[in-house]
Amino acid sequence: MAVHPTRQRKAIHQAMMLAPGPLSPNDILSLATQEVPKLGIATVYRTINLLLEAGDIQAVPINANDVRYEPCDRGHHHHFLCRVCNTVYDIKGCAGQIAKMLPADFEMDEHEILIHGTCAECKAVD
Amino acid sequence: MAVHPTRQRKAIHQAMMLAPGPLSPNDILSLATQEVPKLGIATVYRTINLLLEAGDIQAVPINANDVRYEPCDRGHHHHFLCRVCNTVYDIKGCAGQIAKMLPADFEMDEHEILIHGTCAECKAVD
DNA sequence: GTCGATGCAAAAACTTTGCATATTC
DNA sequence: GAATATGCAAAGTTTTTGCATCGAC
Repeated sequence: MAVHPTRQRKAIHQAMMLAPGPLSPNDILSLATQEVPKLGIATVYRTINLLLEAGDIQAVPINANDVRYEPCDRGHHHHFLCRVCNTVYDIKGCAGQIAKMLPADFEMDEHEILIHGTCAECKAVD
Repeated sequence: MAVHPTRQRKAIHQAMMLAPGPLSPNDILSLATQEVPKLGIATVYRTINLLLEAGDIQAVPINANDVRYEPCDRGHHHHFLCRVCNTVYDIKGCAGQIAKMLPADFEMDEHEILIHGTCAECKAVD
């Protein structure tokens, strides 16, 4: 990571690296607190903003009042929100033909796909 | 609309119907205030929540701290966020192959695509 | 010892709620 | 006149900021 690695920042970065998909600030706090018990939410937000500016992580908007963050180094992928357990998973692969959807003279830089449904684990349970 | 149509609610509903894409609560307030000058933000939020519960509108998460809302009756479509003017446009059509991206045993209900780029108007200006 | 990072608490921003007044039928 | 909706202001939340202290070199 580009920012000075302290114990706190390592724990925050670690939490995001190990997760199967993007995490909310609170998820990050919960996970990183296991490593650094006195960690405060302000440090989580400050670190998120540093990592965003450094281009190391990106925001993934999931819902009203639900943004999650993930490392940028995972390659092109998309997301799956399980409506049962509320986990967001990374999904490899990509739909084709995205650029063809655009009206004339619209120029595409990037695209995000969010799939809603039920994950394998939750489907097995019910 | 399913809820009792008052002047305020009509103006709020109208603003969303006429827009080229989803609007933020503040967008809605600005537009509807032209019709009902003393409209308060609380009424906007209350109306948004009523319409959400009634299933007449849906939330479109765009960014960290940026949710917008749109009528549900527009048929299947996706969204385009212009990085210059920050407008979100509806995009007709849909990429194929979305379900094929899923890992085994994941079940898809719906999907959303958000394209980032520059809209025709902003591209013409620069 | 200097410099930057942290925690706590206060502030700002965003959203919801309470309540007295206003509006609709 | 009863019932519901509104505006304003207060209360909740979420995120950011200020500041004194702590920690790393």
